[in-house]
Order: sequence, then C-alpha cells, then structure tokens
Amino acid sequence: MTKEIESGLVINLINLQNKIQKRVGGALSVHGIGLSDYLVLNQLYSAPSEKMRRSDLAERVGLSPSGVTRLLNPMQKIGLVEKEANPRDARISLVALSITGKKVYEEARVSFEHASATLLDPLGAEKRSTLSELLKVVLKV
Amino acid sequence: MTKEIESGLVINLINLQNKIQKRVGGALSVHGIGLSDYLVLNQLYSAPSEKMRRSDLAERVGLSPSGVTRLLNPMQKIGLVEKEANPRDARISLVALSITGKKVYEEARVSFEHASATLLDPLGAEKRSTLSELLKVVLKV
DNA sequence: GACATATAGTTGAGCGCTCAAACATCGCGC
DNA sequence: GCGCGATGTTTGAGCGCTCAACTATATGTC
Repeated sequence: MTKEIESGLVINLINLQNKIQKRVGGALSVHGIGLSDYLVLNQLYSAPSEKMRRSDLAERVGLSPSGVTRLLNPMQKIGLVEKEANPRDARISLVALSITGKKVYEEARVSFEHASATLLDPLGAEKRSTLSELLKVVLKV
Repeated sequence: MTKEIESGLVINLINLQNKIQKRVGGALSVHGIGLSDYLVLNQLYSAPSEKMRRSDLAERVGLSPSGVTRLLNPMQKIGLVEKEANPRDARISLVALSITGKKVYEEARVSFEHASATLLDPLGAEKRSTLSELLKVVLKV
C-alpha cells in the first residue's frame, strides 16, 4: 500500500519534469540555447578558472560523454565555449567558458531564475525550502 | 537571493529526473518496455473500460499527439494495445489495452513500484508523504 | 446541400541524446 | 624501450521525441 504512494510520487516527478522542460526550456530559447546548454554553462561558470574536462562535465550535467561532445560542437561554433588542450595529458580536452559564453550565461540566468521562481511560486518560501531539503536527501544516495 | 534557492532547486529536480530515468527505465527494460510505454499502459489500465482517445492519452502522459502515434505503433505490433474506431466519429481512433498488455503492465508495475520504493527509501515514510503533497501543489497550477 | 472552419490523427524532417566501437594517449611491468 | 591494460574523447547507428504540414472527418452557416 505504501508502494502506491511511491510510484504515484515518481509519476508526479516525471510530470513535473515535463513542466520544467517546457517552461524553463521555453524561457531559455530566447537566448538561443537549450536546457542542456544552460546546465553546461552553469557548470563552467562555477568551475575554478571556468574550465573543465569533458568527462567531468558529462557527469555533472547527467549526460554521456558522447552527448557532451555533440552538445559542445555547436556551442563552440557560435563561440560560447573554447577548446583547450592539456599540455600534461594529450588525451584530455578541456572546455573553457568564453567571454561571450559568460555574457550569454549571465543573461540566460535571469530568465532561468525567473522561470524557476514562477514555477515554484505556488509553494510559499517555507515549503520551497523543505522541498529543497527533501531533494538533497534523495540525491545524496 | 531567494532566486538562488529556486534555480538550484529546479536544477536538483532535473538531476533527480536523470536518476529516475536511469533507475526506473532500467528496471522496466526487463519487461521490454520503456518509461513512456509504462505511462501509457498505466493510463489505459486506470481508464474506464480500459480505452482512451489518442489525444487524451497524449495529454495525460505529457507527449505530443505525434509522439503518441509513434509510441503506439510498435506497442500495437507486439500486441500490447489495440486500435478501435469510434462509430460515432470516424476521426477518433481509440486505443484499448489488450489482454497481454494488461498482463505486461501488471508485471511491469511490480518492477516500477520496487524501483520507486528503493529510490525514495532514504526519505522516511513521513517525508515521502510531505514530498508527495508538495508535488501536488506545484503540479496543480 | 455546398463551403468554411474546427478537430483528430499521421507523416516528413530533424534534434538531442544513447550505446557500442574506434581511436588516441598514458603509465606500468618487465 | 616495448607491449598492454587503463583512461579520455569521438564517431556511426539508431531511438524517442517535437514541430509543422498534411489528410480525413465532422459541424455549423447560409
């Protein structure tokens, strides 16, 4: 009987994901980027010296390494990120946030935050922070 | 400043979705179906007389109508669902759960519930139900 | 009854991602 | 220093989905 709650809960999480995808993805599209692009920019922005290994990036944003390769190709072409080699290890290719990439991220972040805020508005401030705590617990494992 | 909590929260929701996708999707693959197939079967199972219009199904599972068409084609081929015409309105094509579809769903549900339960295990029973309530609030709007 | 408009579903093109295989480089044991 | 398994990235094939355009049927208007 508790199982019914849990699977219903997971189904609701999936429904919520659809909603997030549409609303937040839509908000980002005016900046010419998708949700995954945003997550990449977000990671790079908060990385030391704004650069990262591709496979670390993959893990952080929840994509496969090949997904990252394919995602970064167009981002590189439009100048959001730059490719750098690691002199110590030629296998590694680093991804660095470019100046325009940083700018685009900072603009996009406004949209992202706004969309997130309106999405979660129905909860009050208090419920938002309990939700935040609950998520951290589930993700930790 | 509250915006930081909210966008972090949304990012965590996206991360959680990745986790759900992998765990639950993996659990279902044993039954030869994907997450979307499961959601379709789930809707049909709990529909009156176990049949539905395609566009209603689309909305319920959060897909586009064309997504439903493409999803149902293989499901129909392997006999999980059946196509029925509506005698009153020839535009409408109803989707009905077949006997084997029902059986597969009931088996898959065990896996789905188990995966959901272990995923949410770190929260206790109490936190699970508060999470459930919070989700309902966000989805209601 | 013929025509415009609305509604239900399918189809073509294409995007975003995954998996498995290939490729390149590194570092260790001998 | 050479061979070999381990590590990091890219590539080919393909899946799952979306959007826009299309087909087919229904309904209201005159």
